[in-house]
Amino acid sequence: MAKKTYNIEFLFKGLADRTRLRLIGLIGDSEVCVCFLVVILKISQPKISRHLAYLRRARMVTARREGKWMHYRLTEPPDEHAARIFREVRVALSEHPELQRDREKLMQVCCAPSLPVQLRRAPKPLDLAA
Amino acid sequence: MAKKTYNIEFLFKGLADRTRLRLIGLIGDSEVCVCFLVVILKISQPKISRHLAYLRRARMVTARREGKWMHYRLTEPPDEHAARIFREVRVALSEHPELQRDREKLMQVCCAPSLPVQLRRAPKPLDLAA
DNA sequence: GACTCACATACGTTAAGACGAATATGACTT
DNA sequence: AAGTCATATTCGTCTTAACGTATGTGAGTC
Repeated sequence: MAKKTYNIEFLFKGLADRTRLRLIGLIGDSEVCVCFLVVILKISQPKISRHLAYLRRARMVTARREGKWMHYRLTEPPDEHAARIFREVRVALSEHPELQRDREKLMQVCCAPSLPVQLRRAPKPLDLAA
Repeated sequence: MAKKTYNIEFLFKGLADRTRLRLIGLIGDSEVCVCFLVVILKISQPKISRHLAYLRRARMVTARREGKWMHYRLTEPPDEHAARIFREVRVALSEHPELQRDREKLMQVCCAPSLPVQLRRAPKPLDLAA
């Protein structure tokens, strides 16, 4: 179901930014709330939001609303080739040491008995792989 | 043989430009002289050269000198993941309609009985797949 | 050695991207 | 309905990247 309008150049532009790569790596096979991304990456909320919007436009993530919270998960870009490339990218990022640290931190924070104040009521990340 | 220093972000920055994607697509499985790239893509020589330098730095192409001429071919980036991604990119580009036209044009020009003036003495592209 | 030729690089300008700060939206809470 | 909370968007600024033009380099040719 490859969409004609999807431009592969757009995929790479989306990937050509450190913050967005960290977001993709951190979301991984989960569905993560924005507030967690902000806390884990220690990046300002507007900046996170902007980059998520970029990734949404490039069809690399989808968003789901749950009350006040927004959850993001990775998705397959509409173009077949883009999807294949994106799968390889996900593998690469999942094995990237620096991004693994982000991911470990997410695990630690969300599994810890006491959450940081900002995340008290936030819905925890959902592991889609499990 | 993955080099520690190779940054995957650099790969994507390299791919996030239309001209560079066209160059990669046009070179494909051949070894192509700069002068052909200039003529086929109808892009100024300095611009082509700059982008080739970029691709060289990102370890996506290598250059070989033959007298006055420089030949470029695609190469595997040093990082294992980058190499896997790059292979997928090559497949994607080889099936991209717009880039296929570039490639067809290269075939036509270099196989034609009379070459354009600028390419009279130039060494013809070498098909590495054959 | 002077002159082409093919290509690379340097320089100044312009266009695109990313940013912080401020503000808007939209959903719940009281 | 006013307030609060989570997230999105807007705005002006700053940084980065792409460009055309001019020039440099290094290998032939005369």
